[in-house]
Amino acid sequence: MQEQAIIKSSISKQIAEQLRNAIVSGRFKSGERLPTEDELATRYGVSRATVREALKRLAAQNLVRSRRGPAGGNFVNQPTHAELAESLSGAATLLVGLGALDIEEIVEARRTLQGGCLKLAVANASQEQIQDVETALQLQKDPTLSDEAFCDADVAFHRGLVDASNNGMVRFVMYSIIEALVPITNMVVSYVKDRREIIAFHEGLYSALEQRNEEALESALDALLDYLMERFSVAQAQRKQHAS
Amino acid sequence: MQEQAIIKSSISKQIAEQLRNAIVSGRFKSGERLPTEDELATRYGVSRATVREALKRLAAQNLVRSRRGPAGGNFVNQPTHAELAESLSGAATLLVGLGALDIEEIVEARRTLQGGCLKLAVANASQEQIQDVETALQLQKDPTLSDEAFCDADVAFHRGLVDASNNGMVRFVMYSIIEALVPITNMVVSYVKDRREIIAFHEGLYSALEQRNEEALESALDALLDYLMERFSVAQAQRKQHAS
DNA sequence: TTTATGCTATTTGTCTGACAAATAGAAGTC
DNA sequence: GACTTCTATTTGTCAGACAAATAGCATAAA
Repeated sequence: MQEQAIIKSSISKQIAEQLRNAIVSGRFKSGERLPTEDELATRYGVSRATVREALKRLAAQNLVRSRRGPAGGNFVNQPTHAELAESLSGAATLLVGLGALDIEEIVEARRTLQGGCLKLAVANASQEQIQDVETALQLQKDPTLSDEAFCDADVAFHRGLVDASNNGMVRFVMYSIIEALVPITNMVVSYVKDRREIIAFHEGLYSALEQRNEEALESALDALLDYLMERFSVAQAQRKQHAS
Repeated sequence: MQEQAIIKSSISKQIAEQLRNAIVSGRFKSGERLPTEDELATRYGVSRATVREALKRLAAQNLVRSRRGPAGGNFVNQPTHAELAESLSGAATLLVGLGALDIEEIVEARRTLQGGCLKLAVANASQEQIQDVETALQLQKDPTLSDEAFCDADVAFHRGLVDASNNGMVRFVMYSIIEALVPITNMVVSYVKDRREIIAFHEGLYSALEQRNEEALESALDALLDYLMERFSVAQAQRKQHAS
């Protein structure tokens, strides 16, 4: 008995779906203004509150942004790489936070996938991208950086490395791994000595990239991961001892 | 609860942030019920509509789900792997739809990252997981499948392959690539002959996995990608000719 | 006793109408 | 011309209401 597939999801969710499809399929172009909330409401035959809930769902995915005023409205938002990275990191930190992924797994993933990524980077990196990696490295050397700023610089450095692969999809997925690793760096970075060591590793990575030496790159990154893992387990042991 | 400096973003967004933090940091445990919307409203000193907009933002990220009725409410949702993969692949398909990623790039990404993934799979796959891959393959052989069902089976097969890596993070990342590749399969699958060829490739992949032969696995997947790419460009050329 | 039925309270889903806040553009003023 | 003021438009928020789902309980029927 195949009754006309009764739809069980809320109206606002369905509207969000429809709008999303319209955006993804290009019926609303990037940057374009959607109809006003009032008009969407009458068009779909629902109240403005319902339309707004749908729009907020899309806003949470960085698909639309809204402005008030006469020239305002809800606009299709071409997500920038930064925003995408943000939503990715949201998902990644969520996974780590909920304990669905453990650190060992993430490090293993990084080890597993870096090989191909670095190969691409060595093959495709432009001079400019190599330059970007270096500036990120220089920024990280500033000893006045706060821990948080140091971690940000760390992320920027690693992003630069995967940017050099010149492949948007690779970049997209590697970003999420980098973000997932941030908690480790956070834990390790507290001591000045650790900073120096990390920077030393990064210098190794940079020069290997500059010389387009793939093997050196891989082994340098492996070494960095070994180091992080070791420091991390030490820090974790200390924390456990403290807790008990 | 600490008073924040004057923030320029909407109240509903701020509330969404606060709730999100509360969830991620574990103040609300997974599966737990949040306070009712009315109570959240009075607690934050806002109207229920505002609270609801915040909750819908979280719902869009699969962080909460809601049920009606006495035992209902808004619950913290431990996102399943499937849901997470969905949100990731949602972002990926979005990127494809907006033209930020092209097919060549995605195929290259798959080629680039598969190596490490398959290495893990060969090393870690359990007998059960190998079995899962086979059942997925058998399912795909059913000639009565609709095109859509065939594509679903295709996705299931490839997911099984990366599941065998036994690494949640790798899985998470590779799922998004698999999803991003669906448009290709869709385009290629229309002909029965293509189905047979695809299944032949898959049989190669399966037997290579079963024998834990990494090289064979890689070359089989490479061949499949070559085949898909070729068929895809043919289909695209035809489509272009049709359009003109 | 067991099963079926209906009632009730609770909670989310949606609607309505209103006002506040931001702001682009026009109109007025110096 | 530069500045201020007004106005219209649009999103942001509010308050109160009703609809819809549903778990639990009480009641009736087998």
